[in-house]
Amino acid sequence: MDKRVATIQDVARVAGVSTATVSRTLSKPSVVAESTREAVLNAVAETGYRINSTASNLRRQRSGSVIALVPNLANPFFSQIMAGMSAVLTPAGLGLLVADTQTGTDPDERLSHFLRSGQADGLVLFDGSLSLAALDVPRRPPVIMACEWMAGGLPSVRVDNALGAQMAVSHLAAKGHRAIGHVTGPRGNVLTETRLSGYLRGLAEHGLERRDSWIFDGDFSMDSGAAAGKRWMALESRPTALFCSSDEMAVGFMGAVQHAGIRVPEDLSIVGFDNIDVVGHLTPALTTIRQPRTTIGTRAAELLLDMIEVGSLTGPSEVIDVEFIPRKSVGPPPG
Amino acid sequence: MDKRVATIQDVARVAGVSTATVSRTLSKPSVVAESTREAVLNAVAETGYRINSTASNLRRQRSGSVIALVPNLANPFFSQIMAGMSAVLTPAGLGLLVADTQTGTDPDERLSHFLRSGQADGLVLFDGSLSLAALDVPRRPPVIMACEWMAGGLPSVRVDNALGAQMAVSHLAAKGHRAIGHVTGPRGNVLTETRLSGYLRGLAEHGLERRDSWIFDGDFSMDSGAAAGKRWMALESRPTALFCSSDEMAVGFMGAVQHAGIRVPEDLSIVGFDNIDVVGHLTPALTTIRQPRTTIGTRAAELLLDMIEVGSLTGPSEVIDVEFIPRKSVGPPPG
DNA sequence: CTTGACGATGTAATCGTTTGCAAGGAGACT
DNA sequence: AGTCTCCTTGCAAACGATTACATCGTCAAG
Repeated sequence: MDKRVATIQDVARVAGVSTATVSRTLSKPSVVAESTREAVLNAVAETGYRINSTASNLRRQRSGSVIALVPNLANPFFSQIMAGMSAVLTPAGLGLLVADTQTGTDPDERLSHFLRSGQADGLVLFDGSLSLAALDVPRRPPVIMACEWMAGGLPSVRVDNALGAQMAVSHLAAKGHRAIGHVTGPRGNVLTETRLSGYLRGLAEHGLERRDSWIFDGDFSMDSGAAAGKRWMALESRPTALFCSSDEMAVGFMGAVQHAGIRVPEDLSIVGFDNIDVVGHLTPALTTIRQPRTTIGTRAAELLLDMIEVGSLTGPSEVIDVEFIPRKSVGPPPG
Repeated sequence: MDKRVATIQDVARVAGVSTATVSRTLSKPSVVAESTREAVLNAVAETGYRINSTASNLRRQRSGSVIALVPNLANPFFSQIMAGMSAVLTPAGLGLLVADTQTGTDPDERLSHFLRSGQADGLVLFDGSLSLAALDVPRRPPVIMACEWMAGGLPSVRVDNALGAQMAVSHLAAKGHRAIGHVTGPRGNVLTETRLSGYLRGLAEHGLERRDSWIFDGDFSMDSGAAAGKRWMALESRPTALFCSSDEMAVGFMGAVQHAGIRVPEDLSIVGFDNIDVVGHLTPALTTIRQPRTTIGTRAAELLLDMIEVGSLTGPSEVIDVEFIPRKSVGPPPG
């Protein structure tokens, strides 16, 4: 029977009012008289009317969605953050668009593209390696960073990464380790650098030796952790404990050394960072620094909503507490 | 200097042509004369004009995005599929909206909502537990299912789950196992049921005993796998091998029994399903059935694009091959 | 020279809402 | 009774693009 989908005109006709009244009934019910309101709502029910968000967005000069721009969509680390964001955005009537900076050629260009495209009322940026210049587009929507951050005053939601790293080192030191190594993320990454500096600060704090051969380059991936594990085994003088800059690398590292017969934590202690879901089920369960991902998502979304609401390009940042999660992958040094 | 963002009108004025010509230059360049085309493109560059997709979408009666509707956004299983979808949708000029069926009250209602909302030109549905009735909305966009599926002719992209399960059992049988258990997903779920039936078929094929106490209820999560592991340990007569309906449960199961001192694969062999990233780095690395997630994402997106293009609510389905991945979690039965 | 076809461009309606402005009506107050 | 407020509602102009249709040359064929 319904050839076309009902428009606000149809509702107006059925209810015997103007489209303006229908629109007001739906957006600001308080301003219309009770009786008309009722008539309109009946007409809405009768026609099965659903508001056309595209038209609404055009008129209101907004887009109705927020973009989450991550370095790599395939990275499962972000899924829980997305869930947190969605939990905030959905009730606010905003959709969640996802995109990554790896697709296409130039990541900066991709960010600029989304900012000019008008496809989003706000953007949550998870990639701190982009340039500030990419943000310099006329009439851009508000942007907030999450997890990573950049110099330049963009608001952000993150944890105190250096502190987390320091906590990891302190725990290892407290267990008696004097030779503590580190597996880094990709050089230049802000998480890599702050966790590295936290690690170094931890060493200094406990008067421990810093040896460059005990610092292994990684890229946050499991494979890079496994590669670091192999390099660790090739060392003549090995650290007895390792702080890995991500759980993924810790998993890879631990897998690689275990496959070679090394026992964790008897022969080697390992601490990770992030507390991704799987690490509690490993053997041994991994001691790590928890980063509350859901909270990061919800807070980033909330702060962004505030900025959108007041139409401001700046806003407050937030630092969320990390939490030390002791499990079974740390023991006293061997011998 | 730029107070407002440039519109097509501004470009038309600068280029000295009508808006129609500007529009045509941008969408169907072949129909405009070379000289005008050039003038228009210059004007575009000069004004910094970006097409307003909301206006364009309104006029063209489309939305410019596709929704991925998953049971739970926090589930990292989907991230790689999303990446596959995004890789196809982005070049096609479509955005990827994500949402889950858990938020809010009624999952069916949520699906209907998105279908009527006009927010998407198409929808990829990952939740097979919804009712067909929820799809019965006037003028709905095309829908394709991925991973899961439902009776009722909705096109889908999936793997042969029963076959995968059967491969797992066959491999265990070939290693000499006669007592093979199973950890299921949530009852009623189509993946649960087909993998279960594949498991049973595998048992029958090799003349193996089927014992109800060897079938453990799970829900695909790691915790449920761990719980199943505990129940396995409490058994007096234990199966010597387990096929878990998901890698996550296999991880949980293996962790639980290992923490209790059981050795894998010496005391117990385990096979999972999915081949999630982490399982190759476990100790022992997990033998599993691979489900090509990126391919599932790209194919689902491609088939959906086809449906959108021709405006059809139906289309072909596709079954993607599973792959057996032998690793180290399977050995001969003990004794 | 006339006619027809074709290629390139402009005119203007249209997509479905929202909202500033104005107007009508009902009380309230003087 | 007159005037001043509110409270409701309608009118009509946006929002910024796309596209059916009309128009205007130009050129080739008859």
